[in-house]
Amino acid sequence: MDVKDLRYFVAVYETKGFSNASKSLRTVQSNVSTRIRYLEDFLGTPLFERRYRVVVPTQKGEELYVHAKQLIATLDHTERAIRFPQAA
Amino acid sequence: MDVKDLRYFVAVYETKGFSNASKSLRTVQSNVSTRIRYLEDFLGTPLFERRYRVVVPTQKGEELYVHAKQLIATLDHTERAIRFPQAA
DNA sequence: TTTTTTTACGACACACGTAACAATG
DNA sequence: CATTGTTACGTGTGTCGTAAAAAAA
Repeated sequence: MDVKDLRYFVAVYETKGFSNASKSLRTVQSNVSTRIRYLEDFLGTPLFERRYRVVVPTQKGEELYVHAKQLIATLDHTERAIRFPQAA
Repeated sequence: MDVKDLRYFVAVYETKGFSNASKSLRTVQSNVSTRIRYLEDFLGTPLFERRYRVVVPTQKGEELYVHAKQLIATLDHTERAIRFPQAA
């Protein structure tokens, strides 16, 4: 499981749509669609229900979101801590 | 920062060598070398001192190890939790 | 028809293994 | 010389954006 895919996933979750997510991710819809589909295949479960004008997380989607959000935050924090050692 | 690179890093740290790490990572030395070098460039600091027959982590290397280890564990755990939902 | 997601595809970049080189003792 | 890390390089794989199709109301 790739962290980049988790970033895609989180963006879709938070913006409630593939189209919206693609903007914040600075890529195009089609790539978001492809990666989310890949992630769903990999995890063996759907993560979102595609409805008209809105995307709704499944149970597994909700579960993944909590972990993904935390994981990304930790990764980014670690990265910054090493790259920009502030203070002692 | 890519998680795969962190896995490479952890393997080098734990096996105390690029050659040893490459075996457990099922790849070749050269790739480990390249990725660690990339990681060092990206983070803007050396992570290991290359000595004869052994590799020693720098201060930053030690710091990164703690976080990397934790992060990988969390990622793997999350992945398993979604893929193989055991019990209720 | 409008809005959104999916599929197909071509071009470019990256990852991997092979092989040759460098360095250390 | 033996061992370990580095650099160079070709091939395959993946990623990205474009474009066309499908679905939903």
